[in-house]
Amino acid sequence: MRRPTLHAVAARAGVSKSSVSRVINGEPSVAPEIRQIVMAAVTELGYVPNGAARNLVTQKTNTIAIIVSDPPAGLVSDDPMFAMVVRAASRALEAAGKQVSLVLAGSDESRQRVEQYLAAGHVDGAMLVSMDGADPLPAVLARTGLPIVSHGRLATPGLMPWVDNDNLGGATKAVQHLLDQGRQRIATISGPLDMTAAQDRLTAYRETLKDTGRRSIVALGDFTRISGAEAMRQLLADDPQLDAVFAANDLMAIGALRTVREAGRRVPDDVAVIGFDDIEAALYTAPALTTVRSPMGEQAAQTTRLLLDLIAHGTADSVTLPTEIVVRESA
Amino acid sequence: MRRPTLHAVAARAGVSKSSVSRVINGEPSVAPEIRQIVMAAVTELGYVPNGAARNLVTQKTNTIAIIVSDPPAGLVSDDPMFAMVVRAASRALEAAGKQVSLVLAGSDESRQRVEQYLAAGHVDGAMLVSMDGADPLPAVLARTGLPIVSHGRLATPGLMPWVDNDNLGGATKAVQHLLDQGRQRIATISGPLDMTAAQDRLTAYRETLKDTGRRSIVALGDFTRISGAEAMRQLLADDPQLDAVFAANDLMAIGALRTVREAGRRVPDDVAVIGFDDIEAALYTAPALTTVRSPMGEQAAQTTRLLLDLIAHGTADSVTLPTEIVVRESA
DNA sequence: GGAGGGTCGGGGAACGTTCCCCGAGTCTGA
DNA sequence: TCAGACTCGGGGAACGTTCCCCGACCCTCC
Repeated sequence: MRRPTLHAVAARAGVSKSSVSRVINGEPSVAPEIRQIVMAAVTELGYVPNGAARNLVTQKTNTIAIIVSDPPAGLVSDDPMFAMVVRAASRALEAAGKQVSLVLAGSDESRQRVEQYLAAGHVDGAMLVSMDGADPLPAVLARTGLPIVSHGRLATPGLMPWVDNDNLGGATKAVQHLLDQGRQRIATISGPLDMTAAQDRLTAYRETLKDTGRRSIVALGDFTRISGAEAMRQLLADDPQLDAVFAANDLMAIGALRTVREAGRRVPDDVAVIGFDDIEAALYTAPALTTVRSPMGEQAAQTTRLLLDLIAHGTADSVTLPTEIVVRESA
Repeated sequence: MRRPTLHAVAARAGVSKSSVSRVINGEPSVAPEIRQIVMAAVTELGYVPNGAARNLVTQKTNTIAIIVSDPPAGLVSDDPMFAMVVRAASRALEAAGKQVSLVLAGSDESRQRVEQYLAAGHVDGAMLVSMDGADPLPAVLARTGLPIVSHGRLATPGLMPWVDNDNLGGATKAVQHLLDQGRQRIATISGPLDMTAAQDRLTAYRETLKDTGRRSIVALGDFTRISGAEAMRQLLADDPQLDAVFAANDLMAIGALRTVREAGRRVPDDVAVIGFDDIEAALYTAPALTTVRSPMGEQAAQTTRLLLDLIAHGTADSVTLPTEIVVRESA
């Protein structure tokens, strides 16, 4: 009933356990006939090496942790991103022969569990996803000495390598697109400003407008659809004459879209709306959402590569990926 | 530089390693003062028990695998579900003190890795997500003898316990809703028929219509938005007079919605559209999508509970969760 | 045919924990 | 005060691998 051990295979094949171990690990210095005998015994007994024993003696686990910040308050703000990123990163890791340990960092209590988990040697490295600036977790984890990289630039620089997309460039392109259309009063709906992506997108908006002598019109959102709708209501009340809005992500743009139409304005004729990220749902809206594409799958794959580099060579350089504008109907 | 061991803690505290082990594992039979001394040494040295060594000797890992079928061909059909289910299941597992190992089962080659992975004793149990009927994986994994449950009923009955939502009841409610509106020619867009959810939803559609003497009008989709749009085109061509359509999931309903409007028909006046699942994006469409809510978060939580029961007691009973209709604008 | 070098197999320690068993110490009750 | 019972600590085996080191065998070349 018990799983066969390496010892059992050796006995069955009539060789020593060293030989079996060598065959299992594919070492070249083993006679072909011995290899064959061992393999026969392995399949016959259905032998699979015990992972824990292996991890214990080799001091490595072949496992990578994906650590996702999980807002406690039922916020589903970044669910489209969650799916894309986790899926793409998992694919890349499995292709590299690594196992994936998914860790949700929610409450403070769970944060401590994360630290313990990494310190217990369960993983060879970790990837941080969507950490906000106020989160102490990156700093804590960086201190463990384990190889860690971040998907998205962190508020505190220098803690670890990261892969980010070009938020500044993307937001600049978005605002420039509105300017090119001759829009006069261009507002923005910002994301939560403790996240670097939101900061960068707001900064680029301001800088791009400043060059044209226009003034900034800013409403604050939190990257959720609801907050986008609410911010848009406020913007329309504050400045009824605005003719364009740049939302810092698609979810808020989708919320804004509905508010604009409920206010009786046409999109894009009266008010142009442009988003950021190019999530799947941006295709479903009416009118279809013009947006800036964040290459999230590519970003996740690159983050994975960065981590594997860091583990292999002890060093890795941060990367910024280009973004491009996707013109549809809303702007 | 090396992590401190239990031995080091014992030496530091001036007690035996047995005592340290007992303190670490919270056994009651240890003197308070000893406990205090040990804890002081633990924090002083920053000791964290080595996971591999622990797993090796206890023969358990405290880890659960979430195995998600991952279609190779860039299909993102069930991404909204992926995020909901993985997130909800992870939350429930972490709340129970379990670690989560995320496994993507894509190519045939990766399937073999999954089997090896489970056999290697890396996990105490596993949860299968969104397996289609043609997939041999459930049968293979069931043979490992490990506790496994399925999120969603499997095509092959009896392999393992499952948690599903009431697809028959939900689809019946959807079609009944269309009948109540006085719709005369009600079509359906089915999902891939190797999935039990798609089968059930189609069966319920047929049964419900049969009672009214109406004939079935069926087009085949594959649960993607694109396939829904295409199926709708075909339906309109085949039967220009149809006045309602029940899509087997929201993604296809969203695709159908657009096709209907592009064909110059009004929704819901000319053609009513109803979906299934109530994904987030169903809120964004114009008109907002009427649908049947699948309690996916609840389903994931129940599946987790089922698995933990199975591990603890060696037996667990399958569960069917109720569904409810969500009436919005499209039907 | 024999010696030397190279190749491959065998034995055993080590990884860091848990848990069993035994011994010692303490406290209570007579 | 002493015996008995119970409680708590110490030593060591075991979990299943990997990997090091040594020994033996075979082959080749002189």
